[in-house]
Amino acid sequence: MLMSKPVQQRTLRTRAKLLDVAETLVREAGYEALRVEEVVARAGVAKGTFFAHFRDKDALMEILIGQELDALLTQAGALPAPADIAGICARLLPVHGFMTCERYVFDLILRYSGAAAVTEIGPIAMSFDRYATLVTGWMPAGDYRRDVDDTLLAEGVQAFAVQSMGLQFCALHQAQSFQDRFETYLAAWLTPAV
Amino acid sequence: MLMSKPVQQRTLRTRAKLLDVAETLVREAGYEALRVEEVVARAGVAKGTFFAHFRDKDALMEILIGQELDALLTQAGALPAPADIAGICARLLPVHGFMTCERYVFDLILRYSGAAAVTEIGPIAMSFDRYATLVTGWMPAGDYRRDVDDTLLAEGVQAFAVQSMGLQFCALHQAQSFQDRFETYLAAWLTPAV
DNA sequence: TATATAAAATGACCACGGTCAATAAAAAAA
DNA sequence: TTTTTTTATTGACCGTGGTCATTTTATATA
Repeated sequence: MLMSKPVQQRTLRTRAKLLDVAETLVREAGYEALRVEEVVARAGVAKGTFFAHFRDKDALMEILIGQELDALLTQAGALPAPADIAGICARLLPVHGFMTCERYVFDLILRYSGAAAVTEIGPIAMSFDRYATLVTGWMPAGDYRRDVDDTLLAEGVQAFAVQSMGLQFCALHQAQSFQDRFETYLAAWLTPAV
Repeated sequence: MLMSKPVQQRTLRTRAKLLDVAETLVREAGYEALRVEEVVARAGVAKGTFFAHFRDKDALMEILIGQELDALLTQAGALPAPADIAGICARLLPVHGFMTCERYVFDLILRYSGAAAVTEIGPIAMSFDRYATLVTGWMPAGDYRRDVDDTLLAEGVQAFAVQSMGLQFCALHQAQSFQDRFETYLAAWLTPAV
């Protein structure tokens, strides 16, 4: 059984303040430019306090990015399932757009998309799971292959999304746009014509 | 036209020494543990010298990892094309094994797998290209789908390899081994049975 | 209310990647 | 050879993430 140790009001206020400042700074200059020193300066606390609230800088980043992803996934899941591949691409566009808004963000998402340990599944790993679940739920709504199960199909969609996003940052492959590439992959993956 | 500016012997010696020391240190304690300060200390040069030879620490890392990948890809390409999916998995095993030998290595490879700019295609991006080309060449040798072209198939193989490797680091998905997962993906990708 | 105990905050300090004006060494020109 | 110019090296210094013994504040106890 877990004992919920008492949490002081002070703790909640400090943490909220830190998150609030961090969000503001990100809005002002993006994720990559965020500096822990500036967060604590604006929040009016000592640097050590920051690390008493967050394991490291990435942990804060994970929270900020995770909640953004979460909001976008909620939006994507709010409407009825898209009926075809173009619909899937369109529906996921905001999610992918955010994931690639900054090189830094994309790298961080990739790095934390897998949970490091069962006991500490971070916000980004959670979002990745939600992504897969969401897409799995869309599979029955379209005219796609039925020879493999929907979970596997969804994992494939995710893999191709990552591939497409990665190539978007690659100067060698910028002839094709992200949407085109993603749609081509999905057509081959979801509707093979053998 | 390019002018090949004269290079002093000294330069080559210093650079070789730095690379040599770095390789030794990696062999001793792995990639993640490598410290620039230790490289320069053992090489007997100043820290600034290091950065006169390599843009940053990652650039050195790219060289070290890139040449390893290159060697492994050469090996994988030396034999005749594998005839089936199990053969492909087996043949790529050493490559994937190296890519996942350290979390740090995997992350770095992902980060540099796309060339940042056309003019500076790093060793890792080169290796990724070689990987795709190699696999493309294997496609005609097996009984796989023919409805999409081999380049696309190879890109898919790569995407699924990355997906499988990523999940290997994820505590949530460690029930299935990398090889099993990869083979499942490839079966669904290369031999759809609609 | 005074005292003991636990939780939170502090800031000096460290590790380590990276910079740059100054210097030394090599190559080219006189 | 001596002088000039180019190239390579140096190491003090900086930015920034992260640590930890100490101090402050809040809560429980007498």
